[in-house]
Amino acid sequence: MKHIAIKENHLYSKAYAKGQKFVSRNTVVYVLKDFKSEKLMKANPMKEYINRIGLTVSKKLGGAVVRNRVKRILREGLRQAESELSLKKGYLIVIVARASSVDATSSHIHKELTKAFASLKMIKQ
RNA sequence: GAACUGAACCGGACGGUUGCGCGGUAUGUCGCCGAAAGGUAUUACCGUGAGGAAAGUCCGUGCUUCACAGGGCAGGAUAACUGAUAACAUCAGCCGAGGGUGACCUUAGGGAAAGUGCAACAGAAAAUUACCGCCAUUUUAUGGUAAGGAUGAAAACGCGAGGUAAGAGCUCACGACACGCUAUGGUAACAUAGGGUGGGUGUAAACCCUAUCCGAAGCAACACCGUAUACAAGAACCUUUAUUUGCCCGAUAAGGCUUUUUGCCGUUCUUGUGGGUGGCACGCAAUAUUUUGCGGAGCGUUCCGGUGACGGGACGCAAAGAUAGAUAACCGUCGAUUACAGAACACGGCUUAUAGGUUCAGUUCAUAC
RNA sequence: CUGGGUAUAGCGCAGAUGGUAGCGCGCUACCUUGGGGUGGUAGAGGCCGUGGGUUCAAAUCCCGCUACUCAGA
Repeated sequence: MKHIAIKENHLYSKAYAKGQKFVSRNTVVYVLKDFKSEKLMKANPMKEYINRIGLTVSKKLGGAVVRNRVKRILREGLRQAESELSLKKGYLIVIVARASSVDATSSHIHKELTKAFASLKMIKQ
């Protein structure tokens, strides 16, 4: 499942302000309903709803190498979580890395994201 | 064996499963666009996929756009000499200076008799110096004097002899320094030797002078496609058209701040912005879209020339090109406890960061032969 | 990506062409008051971000780093 990245800065600020939040040791997850998902569905040739993903890794965590590594680990954890769970579609998901995630592995992220999606009621019944 | 010096290189390796970017080939019935041709999503396979510094952005180039008769001023950069190079503030060799027992290392290293400025405190005096002292005259002032004194980072070359009223490179011998001359060596900077001349210090990373060089801005450059139903700013009109809540100040009017908003949305005008592709990973030209030719400061191996930087020839390879930004996760074995660190148009240097390891050349000391 | 600026006492800032570093607020002690505030007197506190260089001498001049910050497209 491919992701479409969130590019617009105002969408991030909307997610922080309005979205539902779940804080864990390495990450903070924000989820918000995507009102533009219908347009995106029409644009998408497969005609499916899609979750848009945004990863936030601030400069405080380290240089470019450290930040790239954190992003890869987040992406891998998200991939594992998505392949196991069946998530609801049509949402904006913003994942913010916290300072301790520099030392984390993808299995940690995978567990945390599973918890986070469960408590945010993102799993299809 | 110990302690060092210099140079070069590596910067985890191999295997398995899953996953990502780009390129190519095939698929593309079912899905999407289209009248069709076709395109595309998808899927499969193959190839390929970060560094020695990719970093800092300190220099120099290519490339792009703009400007441009010629000359000068201003401004900036560089600074022994010879060479290398596309060019440089880089590099090599060499000279001078400084450091080290030595291998070797460091060096912004032109000019202070072109001019100006500055040299705190101390000291008589910080550049044409006379306070004490010494000497002469006359007498309590003038002149001569750098041998001696104290200060300071720095006080007019050192020492001996002659000389003198007292003294002084004033004169002489020896030595140190500076600048010409001659000879020898070297392309040259310069070195050595001989002989001559000279005597106001430091500072030019103070202004400055001399010589040489320099048009400006940058890939968010720039080129092409697209060009209004969008957005931003400003102005005018209108006044509830969208919404309409709170706080502060105020006599009122006007106003200010904040909140809500995947927000905003009365009309007109003006100005600006935006999307995509190329640039960009080999390019250009010719052509029967496949081949040929040319080019590239490209990489590797090797040969030749050169002390060396480097140059020339042959063969082979040319394969990151993303665009919120691709290299990851897990397991096994070895090794080790893994450092500094991520391309964003490209290249040559410099500077800075860097765990651990390998190789080569050499020095000193000790011992043995 | 490009081009600037700043770093000095706990805080906010001076220090123009090199010569031993100051101001305001704050802090400490004392005086004044019945007590506090105000006022007065005295005092402490600095390797001038960091590493080199030039110079007799560097916060100042030159070069390299670090951190913060501003502007442009």
